[in-house]
Amino acid sequence: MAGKERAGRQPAISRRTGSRTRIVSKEPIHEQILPHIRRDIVLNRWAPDERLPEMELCEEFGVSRTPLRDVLKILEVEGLVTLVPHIGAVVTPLNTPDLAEKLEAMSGLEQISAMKVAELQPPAALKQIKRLHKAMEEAAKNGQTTKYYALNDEFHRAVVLGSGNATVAKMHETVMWHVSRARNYANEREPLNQSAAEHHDAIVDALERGDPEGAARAMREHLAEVIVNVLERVARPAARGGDREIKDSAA
Amino acid sequence: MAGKERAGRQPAISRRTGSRTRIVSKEPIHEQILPHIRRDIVLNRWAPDERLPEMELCEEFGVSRTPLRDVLKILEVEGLVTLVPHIGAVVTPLNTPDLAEKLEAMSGLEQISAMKVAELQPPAALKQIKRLHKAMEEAAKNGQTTKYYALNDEFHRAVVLGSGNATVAKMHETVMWHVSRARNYANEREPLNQSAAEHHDAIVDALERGDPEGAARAMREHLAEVIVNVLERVARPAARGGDREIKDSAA
DNA sequence: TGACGCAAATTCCTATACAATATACGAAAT
DNA sequence: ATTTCGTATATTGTATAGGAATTTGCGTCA
Repeated sequence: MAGKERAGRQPAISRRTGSRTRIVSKEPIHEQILPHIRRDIVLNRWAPDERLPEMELCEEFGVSRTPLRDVLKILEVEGLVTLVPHIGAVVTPLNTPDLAEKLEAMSGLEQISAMKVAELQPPAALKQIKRLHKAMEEAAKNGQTTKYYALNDEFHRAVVLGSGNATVAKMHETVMWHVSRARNYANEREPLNQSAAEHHDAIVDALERGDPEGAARAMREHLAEVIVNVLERVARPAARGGDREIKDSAA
Repeated sequence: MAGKERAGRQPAISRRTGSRTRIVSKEPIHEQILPHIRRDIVLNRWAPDERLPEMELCEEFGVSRTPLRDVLKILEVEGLVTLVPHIGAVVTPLNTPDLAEKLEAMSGLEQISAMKVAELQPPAALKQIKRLHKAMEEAAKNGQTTKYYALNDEFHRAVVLGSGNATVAKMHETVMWHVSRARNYANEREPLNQSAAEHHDAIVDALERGDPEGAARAMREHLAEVIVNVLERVARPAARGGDREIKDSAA
């Protein structure tokens, strides 16, 4: 026992974020640090293509290599990280075709969710969706853009959760991490315009009317517009969001 | 070093399957054994609720705990395995609500894929889909049920891959592992009947016609019928497939 | 029969070691 | 000066040992 360091667990402290997140729960360590590292990637605190050195992360969170490598493995399955043999974990590069693919998947998942909500019309979910819709209108009218964005995310998530399908919800959550990462990278936000408002109206109408195909179509048309905006702002040199730009292809 | 066992890697031999799968590639060990263990679970060689003892699997594949635990972590993200602290890896239990959810997700992913194929009409994919469709008709006419099942799986996979969206394809692949596991558990197979044939016709027609909404609807109606069959055969005591039955709820 | 408690087994994590590979750096050649 | 090459260093992949925490099994006792 000549170890110079004591073996006890240190509190997990993120050097990168500065936040002190003392860990007291008894859940496995990798489950505790996973959300932190994932969040750092989605927020671009680790940039695309950047390497994640094991030892640095071990020190940052005060854990050994074993649970840390667990986290990196999980992040690889989620696609946020790429594990290259003998190089290690690299933040998955951003590129336009992949992003387009993810947006399309997101749209598809929200469409089938909307269809299901319109079909089942679960009262609690409908109520929640209508509440968020109204709050969004209010925020838009008052020019509260930040609040609007948050509500908009909640609105879409509420539709997905409202379908009651945890499998679809999990898929949606995962793909949303990718989309959020790209939008954060380019400082892109949901447009706050007349067209979006009309689309939201149409979606809510179809859900209340119990019109599955109409709900799916309304969601599809809404997201088609969103996708165009995201790809415009993320793939091309941003007008005001700095000079960030992602590669056009990975092939 | 007083280790009584030699440290060199043994060839990976599956005791459970009896198949000798010598591993020579230089890709990481966990990538090599992952497909084997996953396959064993999908084929119910490890039954639902059964524990996967680490040491036993280590010996089976001739690897140490480190890469084996990597595999179990990945399988947990995929949902085929549940990792319980201090108990370890357990094959995820089967239950009707979860299965219904997965079938619904599968249907949704195939719908949006069909929509995309009808929209883009990629020549290679269309050709492949038509080829498989014809081969299925042929197999059905000749009563080649096993061949029919294989072709049917390929048909659905071809539609998903034809959409050209790798993200959706990956989601579909993952959810299909779950569906296959349940069907294998209950010896359930795609019905080979008139209704399914008509649905397949309608799907191919819509794809060739370039009718996205029609393709989605045809796929939806087809899968609605499949889902009813699967749930009937899997959730209830099987008529001829033995006396297997899965729990009705996990809650 | 049922409840309790101890012992054994298993897992989670730490720590360490070594092999395989990548990266960095400097020397040699052009 | 630039490029090429080879060596030294750093990092990762895997193996392994051991302690802490927890579950599981078994035996005892009421």
